[in-house]
Amino acid sequence: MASSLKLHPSGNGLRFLPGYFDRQAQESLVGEIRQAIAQAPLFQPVMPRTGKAFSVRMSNCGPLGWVSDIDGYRYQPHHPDSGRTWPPIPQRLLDLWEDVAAGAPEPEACLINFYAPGARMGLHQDRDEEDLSAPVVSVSLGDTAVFRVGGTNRKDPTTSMKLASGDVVVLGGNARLAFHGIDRVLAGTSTLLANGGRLNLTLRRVTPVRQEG
DNA sequence: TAGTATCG
DNA sequence: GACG
Repeated sequence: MASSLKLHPSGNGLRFLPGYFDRQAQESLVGEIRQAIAQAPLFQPVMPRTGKAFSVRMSNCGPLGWVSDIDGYRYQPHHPDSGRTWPPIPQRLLDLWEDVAAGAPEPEACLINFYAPGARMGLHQDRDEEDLSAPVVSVSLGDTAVFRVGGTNRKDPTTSMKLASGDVVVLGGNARLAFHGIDRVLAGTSTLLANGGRLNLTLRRVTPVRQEG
């Protein structure tokens, strides 16, 4: 009981899969993400309206990528700096999606968040997707993060949990629109990334499925 | 308010 | 000084 996840307040829509990827798989993923970042360099997102910089740097792979700039949040097919299309989502992540989001249409975006030591992410909802029926699937790589999750109202109570390298979190069902964020990254807790920090990969379906016909 | 500083 |  001591180590089990309390279901309140996110209900049974939050699934925590600790140790989903073993070390070897994590190393492969890091290599694949490094390749993606070589093609689509990390960019510096800023808050809409205020232009204040995020402490997290981002890139994407997949047909669509999430960006934030002075004009707002949106998904777009091109890197904001280079104008190039995003690189493909690694097969290993498509396999993960098939495993934990079976039945959902294929993911269109994989947001790559890089947390250098000291970077954080405030409490927020993932709600820029047109199709909110598919879950959001998150992979943690590198240093352990202190993750905070609440309910669908910003004022709802929150709980925190540590996300270690290789852990997977699925936000689906009544947790699909749960507020969540990263309070801090615990330096020196992983040897996966040579220079420390944390990579977080989140797979999302963005557009509704269009039926053939 | 997907930020950050500050405060209790 | 850590935490929320």
